[in-house]
Amino acid sequence: MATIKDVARLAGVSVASVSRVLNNGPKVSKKTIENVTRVMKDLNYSPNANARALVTQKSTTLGVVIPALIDPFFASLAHGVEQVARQNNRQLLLSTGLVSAETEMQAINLLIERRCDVMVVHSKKLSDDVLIELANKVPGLVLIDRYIEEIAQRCIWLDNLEGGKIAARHLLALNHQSFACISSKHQIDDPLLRLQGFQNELALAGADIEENLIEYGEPTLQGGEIATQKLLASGKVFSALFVYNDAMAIGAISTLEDNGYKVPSDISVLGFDDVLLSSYSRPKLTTLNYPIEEMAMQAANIGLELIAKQVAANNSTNYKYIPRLVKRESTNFKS
Amino acid sequence: MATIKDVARLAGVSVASVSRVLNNGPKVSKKTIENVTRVMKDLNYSPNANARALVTQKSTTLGVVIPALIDPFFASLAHGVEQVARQNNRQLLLSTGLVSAETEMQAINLLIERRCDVMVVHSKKLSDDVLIELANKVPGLVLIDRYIEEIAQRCIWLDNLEGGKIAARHLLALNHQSFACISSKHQIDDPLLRLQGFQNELALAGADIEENLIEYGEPTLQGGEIATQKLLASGKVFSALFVYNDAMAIGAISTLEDNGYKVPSDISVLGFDDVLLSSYSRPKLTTLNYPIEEMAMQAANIGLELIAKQVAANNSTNYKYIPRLVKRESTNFKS
DNA sequence: AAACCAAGGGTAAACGTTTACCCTTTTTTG
DNA sequence: CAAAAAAGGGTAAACGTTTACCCTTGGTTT
Repeated sequence: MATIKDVARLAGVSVASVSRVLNNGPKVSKKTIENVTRVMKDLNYSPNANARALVTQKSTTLGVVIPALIDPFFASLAHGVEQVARQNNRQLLLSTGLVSAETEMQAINLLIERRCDVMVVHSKKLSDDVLIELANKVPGLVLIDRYIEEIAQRCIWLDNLEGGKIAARHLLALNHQSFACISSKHQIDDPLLRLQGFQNELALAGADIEENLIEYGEPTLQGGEIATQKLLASGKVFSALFVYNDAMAIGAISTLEDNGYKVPSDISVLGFDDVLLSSYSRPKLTTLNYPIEEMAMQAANIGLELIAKQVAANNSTNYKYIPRLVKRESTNFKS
Repeated sequence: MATIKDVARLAGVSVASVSRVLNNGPKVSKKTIENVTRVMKDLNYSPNANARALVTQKSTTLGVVIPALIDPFFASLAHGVEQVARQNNRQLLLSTGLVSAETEMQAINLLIERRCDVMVVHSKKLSDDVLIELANKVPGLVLIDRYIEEIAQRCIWLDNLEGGKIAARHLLALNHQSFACISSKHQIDDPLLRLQGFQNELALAGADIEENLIEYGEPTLQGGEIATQKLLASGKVFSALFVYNDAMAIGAISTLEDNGYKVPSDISVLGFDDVLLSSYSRPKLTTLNYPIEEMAMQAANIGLELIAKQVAANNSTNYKYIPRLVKRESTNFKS
C-alpha cells in the first residue's frame, strides 16, 4: 500500500508538502495541491489512520461498550452513539461486554488501548469502585444506565424505581386489585428497583402481590413465555401483569392467549422499554418509554464535552431520566 | 499516559524487554517478567494499539459496513460478524453507510484508512465495477447480500428469486387464486427479484397478480400499513398477500385486522426474513427464513481465510443461501 | 538600491511500539 | 577444563505520519 513517501517522490515534493495537502494546511501553492492530489489518485493513496493517531495524539473514534448488539435495546443505544459519532467525524468503536465483570473490563481496556478518548459504557457488573477509578483514568468516559454518586455528573440513567411506581399507579387507576409480576433473573439493579417501586406504590394503596405471583426469567421473549407458564401453573388469579421489559411482555401475552386468556379484557399486561416492536404487537403494548437512544446521544455528547473541557467534571448536573407511560391497548379498566 | 519507556526506566530494563514481556516473547527471565509486570500495574500501563498496528503492519480489527444499527436485520448481521471477531481476538470496527453510494464509499474508506484488513460489506448502491476494484484493493473484503459474478467467491448472498418462487408455491399449494403483493420502494434488486420469482412461479401455474394489487412502500412497519391501506382502497379482492419483509407484513396484518379482515382465515399473509419478532407476533407469522446471522459469520470467516490465504481467491465456490419456508399461523388453506 | 516581508516548501524529530542483530553471562557437553 | 551452546537482554532501525523550524525566492516598501 502506497505511503506518503511514495506520493512525495512521484510528485517531486517533500512529505511535508504532501501532508499539508492532505490536511488542507497552509503554505501550499495551488499547483502543488493539484499535482499532489493527482498523484494520490494515481497511487490510490490512503493515509494511515494509525500513524496519524500516533503522531497527533488525537483520537477519531467514539467507543461504546454494550452487552451485545442482538438486543434491540442495545442496538438503539449503539445507534444513538453512532449518530453523535457521525456528527463529530468520529468512527464507532464497538466493544461488547456480555454480562460479566471480566469481559466488561476487557471491553473497556480494548478501547483504552486504541486510545479512544470518549466512550459510552454500559456496565452492570463492574463495581462502583472500579468504575470510579476508570473514570478518573479516562476523562471522556460516561456511564449509561447506571448511577454512581461520586461521578454523578458522568452518569446518564433512568429512574427505575420511579418507573415501577408509575406502573403501579397506572394499574391501580384502572381498578386492578390482583397483581402479578415478571422480573428478570439477571443479577442487576434494574429489575429489583422496578419491582420495588411497584410494590412500594401498591403498598401505599394497601395492595400487594401475592406469593408465587412474582416470577423471574431471562429478559427475552422466550423468558417471558416460560415465566408466564409458571405463573399460570400456580393456579392463582391475577388481573394485571407488570413485566420487566417489552420482549418478555410480548412473550407473556403470547402465552396468555395460547392459554385462552384475552389481553387486555381478561388480563392487563404492562411492559417496560417501549421498543419499536411494542407499537406493532397485537394488542399494541402499553409500556413505559425508556428513551435509550436519546440518552445515548446525550451520553456521547457529554463525553465529547468532557474532553473538550466545556463542562466542569465536578458540576452538579444530574442526568436522570424518568420513564413515561405510553398507553396503548394491552391494559384496560378492570370492571 | 505511561509509555513503554516509562515502564522500562522504572523497571530498570530496556524497552525491548518490556515489549517481550508484553508479548509473551522468548528471552525473558521469570524475574524480569515479574518485575516488569509489577511496574506495568503500578503505572497503569496500557500498550498503544495504534503504535503496535503501525509497526507490526497487522490489523486487530474486523470491519463491518451496514446501513444502520437500528434495523434488527442489520443488527443481526453485525452481531454475527462480532462473534467471529471475538473468536479471533479482533475488535469490531463499525461503519454505517446509510443507503447512498457516497456514504457507502466513505464508510469503506474509513475502514481502509484504519488498515482494517478484513471487512464484511453490505452495499446496495455502489456499482459492480467499484466494488470489484475495491475487492482487488482489499484482499479481505467480502460482500454480503450481493452477488457479483466476477468476484463470486467473495459474495455471500441469498437467492431472492428462489425466495419469491418458494412463496408462490406455498400459497398455490394452499389453494389460493387471487394474490396481492407489497414490495419495497427502495431502488435495490432484492424486492424486484422476490417479486419476479413470485410472479414467474404464479405464471407457471397459470395465475397472476391483478393490476393495482402490487403496492410499494418503505420496508418498515409503517410502510406496510400504508401499502395495505392502498391495497384495500383499490377495492379488489385477494386472499393471499406476499410481503417484502416481516416488518411490513406485521404492519399489513395490523391494518388488515383494523379493517375487519381476519388473518389467516380471510387473508393469508406471508412475510420474508424471519426476524425474531415474527414468531411472537399474533398471529405468528409464516415467513421465509433469511439466515443473516449465520451468513454474516460465514462472511467474516471467509474474509479471515482470504487474508490467511487458506482459500484460493479464484476458486469456484458459491456461497448462495436459499431461504427456507417457516410455516406458522398467518397463512392458511383457502377453502 | 537596500531592507524587508510573504509565500512556498524542505529537513528532521517525534509519536510508541516491535524485532533483527549483537553482546554477555551462564550452563552444558565432550 | 575448554569449548560450545543456550539464555537473557540491550541497541537501534523501522513503521507512516505531523509539525516546528529553517531556508530560498521574488516582490514590496522606503
